[in-house]
This record gives sequence, structure tokens and C-alpha cells, in this order.
Amino acid sequence: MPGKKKTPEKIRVRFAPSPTGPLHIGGARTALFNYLFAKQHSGSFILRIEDTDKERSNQAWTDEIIEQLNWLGIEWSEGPDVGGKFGPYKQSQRSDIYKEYLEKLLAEKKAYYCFCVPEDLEAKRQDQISRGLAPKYDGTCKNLSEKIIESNIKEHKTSVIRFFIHDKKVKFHDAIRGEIEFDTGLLGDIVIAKNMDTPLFHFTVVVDDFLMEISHVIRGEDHLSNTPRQMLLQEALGFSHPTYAHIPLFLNTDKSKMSKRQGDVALKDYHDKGYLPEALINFMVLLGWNPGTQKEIFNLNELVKEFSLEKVQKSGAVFNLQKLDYLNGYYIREKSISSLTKLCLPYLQPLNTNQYNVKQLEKIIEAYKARLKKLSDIKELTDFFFVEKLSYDKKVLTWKEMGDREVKESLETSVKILSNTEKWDKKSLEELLVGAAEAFNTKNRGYLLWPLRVALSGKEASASPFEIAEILGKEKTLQRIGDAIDKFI
RNA sequence: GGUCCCAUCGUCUAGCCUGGUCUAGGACACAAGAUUUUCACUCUUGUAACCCGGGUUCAAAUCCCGGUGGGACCGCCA
Repeated sequence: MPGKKKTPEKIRVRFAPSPTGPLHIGGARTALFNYLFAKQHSGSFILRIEDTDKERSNQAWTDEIIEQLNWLGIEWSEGPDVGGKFGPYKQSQRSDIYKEYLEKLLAEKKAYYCFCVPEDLEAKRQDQISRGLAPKYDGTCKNLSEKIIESNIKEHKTSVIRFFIHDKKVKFHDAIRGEIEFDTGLLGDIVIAKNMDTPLFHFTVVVDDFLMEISHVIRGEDHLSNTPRQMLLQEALGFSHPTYAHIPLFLNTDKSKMSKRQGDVALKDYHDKGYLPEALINFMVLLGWNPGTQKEIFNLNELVKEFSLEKVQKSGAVFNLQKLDYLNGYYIREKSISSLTKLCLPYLQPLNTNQYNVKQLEKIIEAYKARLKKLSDIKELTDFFFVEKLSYDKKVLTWKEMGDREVKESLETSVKILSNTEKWDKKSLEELLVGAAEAFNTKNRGYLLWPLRVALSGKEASASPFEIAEILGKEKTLQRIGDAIDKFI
């Protein structure tokens, strides 16, 4: 192989959620962007669980995160469930690794023990804020003598480990935002571990990203101001810097960071309501990214080809449910009837769906497919198919200026026509009824069709009477019209 | 309060780097119309935006400066 050029850096990215709650919709998009970026560069996408906070972390949430990511169709090549050569992929299982680097920092005097008590720290912080200063650690324990440290440790005084933050201008190139500069002099010395066995976020992130050979850190904008601290840590440990890319946040309607206070934030909430993964993916990617063409409908494979970090937006995006609904409706209409029926079935509970066979159920779904924004809409739309006796106001039966006598007459006409036919499919029924309707009132078909449709559905808005009658069958159809006529006696 | 980031229709955005082709394009939503017994789908049309002020220039949405506004972060959470 002659003249082989230097191999470019292998792209390795990660999604690193902490399992302290359900997968956040913003987290899902971060995972998606990482996945797309990795895939299109033939790189690796890694799932790492950041469960250093023992109190708040829970295996159940790890399971939930994995389940939801799988549901979306985002796949990783290394992670706690699939393993990989840079494992383990749960930080709680990497204590020994962290300890080694912690000891190194301590030995090199780049980190130090701090014996300040939290109450005092909090009081100082409040004082700094009230005086209009940037709250930061005042350095009380910065220059403690070896002797004092030793005796404090011997006395089992509670301590934490802090990292020296030096005065420095930290500059870096963010793949989305360009050049960014921070003055670390404004930062206080950060706590990197509660003790030797309990390292904290900034520290574990830096160690793991290095050891797992992460090339690009793609994360939420809320981490932008964490970046200089982590870069200083990288320098202290002799690590190289990964490339950073901070993606914009999802916003509430009032433009604040999307939070639980206003609506659903968990991906599962959307899953449960009957949003399709393809719709969610298409929606999430469009919130903050645009290919620069007029194309707006994308599947995962197309996104892998077309996505680019450079085209990611800098400003936050309001999470606009209406567009999600539109996209979801679109993808619902794209589904095959058999798969859509299977998807809808759970949402029909506890209605008695057993009274219909699969073919009939598919007809119901077919008739309502275009009206669905989300799968859970199906129940309210089609419940009338599953009840014995309809309950509705008799006024609904009236079309335009019809009087009671005319409505009754209209319904009786329908009975007469339908009783005399055996061809009970929607096409034949339509031909039959449209002809009859035009004969019944030459001005408008509604005089016959509206009362009939309401008699069958009990609703002002529904599918056509032909479709409903076909599914209901002749017997139930005639019975429902009879019930409607009874309202006028 | 400090630091950092951001700023085009109600919302998501194209255009900005490489000023003129921008009387600013698309999508959702909204409105009207067509179709229809109704709703939905579909189709047609419409309403609607360059945060403000200065500067550079023959020319600025686009470049520069300053305001203003919004957001994020400032933890022994991540």
C-alpha cells in the first residue's frame, strides 16, 4: 500500500447521562446528535452511565434510559449493556481508576484536602452574593501544612478534595460556537472528590473521556461554562483536549430552559402518549439543525448522511408541540394498516376490542388513520364502535334547519334502504346511500347522510356512515338507527 | 450580581462567512377558499419577521462598535 497518508483521528463520541431520573427529551436529542455524528464519520458512539452520585442514581433509571434509547433506534457500540474494550461503562464501577489519578493530582500538589464545613461555605457564598461578588471558594484550605492535614485526617475530620484552579485565560474552539474564551481567575477551586472513593462529575468526565479516547464532546449548552474547568483538569493530568461542541437547549414557551414545571420532559411521556420514534427523531433534529434545503422530512438513515455539526443552531429552540403533532400525524399516515393497528390496540383498552376480529379492527383504524395526531387519540375517536348503546343528545341528529319530523323521516328512509340490501361493503353502501340521499333531497345529501351518520356514531364529527356501517354490520347498524328513531317518540 | 452564550414571521428555520440577485424563502400554527353529510386528509391562496442606535460602504438582514433583551452557568448534583 504505497504512500498511505496519516490516518485521521478516529471519531469517538459518547452520551453520558446520569441515571437519576427518566431520559430527558433534551438528553435524547444530545444522544441523537452524537449518534448521527459518529455514524456519518464511521466512528463509535458510546453510552456511559455517570452514576457517581450514589444517593440519586438508580439502576432502574439506567434500564429506563437504555430502553428508551433502544426504542428510538439509537444504537451504541460500547456501553454498560454491551461492554467494550474501554469498560466498564458505569462510573460507579471505575473507582479504582479514578483513585489512581486522584492520588497523582494530590502527590503533584495540583489538588488538596479541604476541611471546610458545608455550613460555613454556604454562609460565605450567600455573603458573596449579597455583596455582588461572584461566589467562589475563598481558598481557606489552600495552603494547609502537611502536619495539619495529617492530623486532620487522623482525627477523621471530614474533608473533600479540591483542584487548584489557576488564573488563566482558557481559549477553545467550539465546533458550533467558534472561539470561546474564559478567565478562570473568576472561578474558585472546585471539589473533584468527596473522598478517595467518591470522585465527582468534573473529574470523572475528564478521566473517562481521556481513557475512552473520546474525540468529540457533544453536549448541552448548559455545560459550556463547565468546559474551562475541565480543560484545566485535562492539562493538570497531562491529557489532550477533546473537541467540544455545545448544542443549544430546548426551551419552554417562555424561553426558559425546558423543565418539568411546564409539560412533559421525559422521552417516555411522549412514547406513552403515542408519539412515534420516527416523528420524535425528525422533530428533535429539526429543533436546532437544518440542512439548508427545503427538505424537512428525514428518517434516521437520511440524517446520518445529511447531518452536520456546522449547521447546528446557536440559539435555543422552543419545544413546539404543534409541529411534533403534525410530524407524528404524518408518520402515522405513512404506517401500514396492520402495524398501525397493532400500535393502536393498547390505547383502546379497556374497551371491549375482542368483539371484533383483526380484519374489522384494521378497518376501524383505516377509517380513522388520517385523523390521528398521536396514537392515544384513537380511543376517543372510535369508542362508539365498542359500546352497546350510544348516548348522545338527539339535537345532534339534526342537519341544518330540519325539524324533528324530517329527521325521523330521514332515518326511516335509511332503514328502509338498508334493510333491503345484502351487499354490505362500504363501496356498495356508498353507491346505494348517495343515490338515495340525492333522491331524498335534491339540494343536499346531508339531509339523509348526516342523521344517519350521527345515529351510527353518536358524534358530530366522524368517519363516513358507509365506513361505519360496514364495520358495524347490518344488524347493529339497523339497531342504532332504530335507537335514534326512538328518540323522537 | 459576575462570567459566558445568543438575537430573522407566533414557533422551528433559510439567507449572514464570500455585502447588491431579499419588495427576506420554506415548514408548523393561524385565516380564507376548493373538495366533502361532518371532522380529518389533500389542494390553492393569504396574514406575518431582519431587537434598537451608530459606523463602514455607492449599497447592510449580511461587516464593525455600542446599547437593549433573552438564556445558561456560578454545588461536597450532573
